[in-house]
Amino acid sequence: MTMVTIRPYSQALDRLRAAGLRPTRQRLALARLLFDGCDRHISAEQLHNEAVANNIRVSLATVYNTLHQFTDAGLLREIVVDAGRSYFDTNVSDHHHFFYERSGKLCDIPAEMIGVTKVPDAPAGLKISRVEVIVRVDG
Amino acid sequence: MTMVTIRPYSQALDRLRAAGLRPTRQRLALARLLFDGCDRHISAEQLHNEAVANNIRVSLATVYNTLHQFTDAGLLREIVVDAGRSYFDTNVSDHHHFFYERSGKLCDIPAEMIGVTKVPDAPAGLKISRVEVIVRVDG
DNA sequence: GTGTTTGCAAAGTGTTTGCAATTTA
DNA sequence: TAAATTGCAAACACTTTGCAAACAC
Repeated sequence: MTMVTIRPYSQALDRLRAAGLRPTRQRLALARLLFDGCDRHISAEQLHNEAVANNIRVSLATVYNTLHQFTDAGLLREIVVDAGRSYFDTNVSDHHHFFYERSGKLCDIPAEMIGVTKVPDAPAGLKISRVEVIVRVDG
Repeated sequence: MTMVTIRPYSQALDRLRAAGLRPTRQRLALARLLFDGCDRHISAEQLHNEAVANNIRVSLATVYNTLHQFTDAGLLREIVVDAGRSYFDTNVSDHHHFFYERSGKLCDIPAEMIGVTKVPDAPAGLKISRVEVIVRVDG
């Protein structure tokens, strides 16, 4: 391997490949918005607005589809804190959240900053899929 | 205390009084459904169905209003685990929840069965209003 | 080419609102 | 009777769906 080829979208492309999702124009563009940069908590509507602002032609329906496909593929995690609004978290590693009730904003809390002890076993051989801690802040 | 007077509605009535809510027919009936019996997690629609099944004439709008008034008064706690559906918990004391993702059911976990340590301070003088632990069970 | 993905607009879900009629104190 | 509460139906916000056209491999 002697030459370095310029590969825009590469991170996004790799993620789609790894997830077995066809790298369509829309998925690539959305993946770039989501994953090129720092971790974020974003709603479907926010992402759609951002796409439009970046001259990416994509429908809201496709944004919803894509967010769910990414979530199913483990690229995103869905967070529900508020009735009637879903956020998607680009950070899928083990961590928790502050939720600012007034503004509706979310903020990560690294896993190691909260200790959860003595979680009871799931009843009847069921498996615990996640232990979620939400620290609700009144501001 | 020599005689035991039969006082239907009394628990519900007392709760409404304590909360400063006028004991209307609808509120009394809903309070009885909610508070006479064991603790429960119930949605607006479920409560409305239950009311109708018990020949209580009350509109869905009033059920929503009432649930929110009760929540504001501290008689209920709202729990959001699922996008687009709110549950109301008649147990307002400190505790946590199992959430069965497949069936959508909630189940209490007593506060003392889960230890949460080292919760980081809320930023900038904000107050933590609640630390919520949801143990998501895949069944 | 063939199966997948997209966009649109329509339908769906859960919740809230405006307002006249009713009820409570 | 004055103020609070209710019911209805319409409005709402967010999300999903059906299907024809466009696209990826």
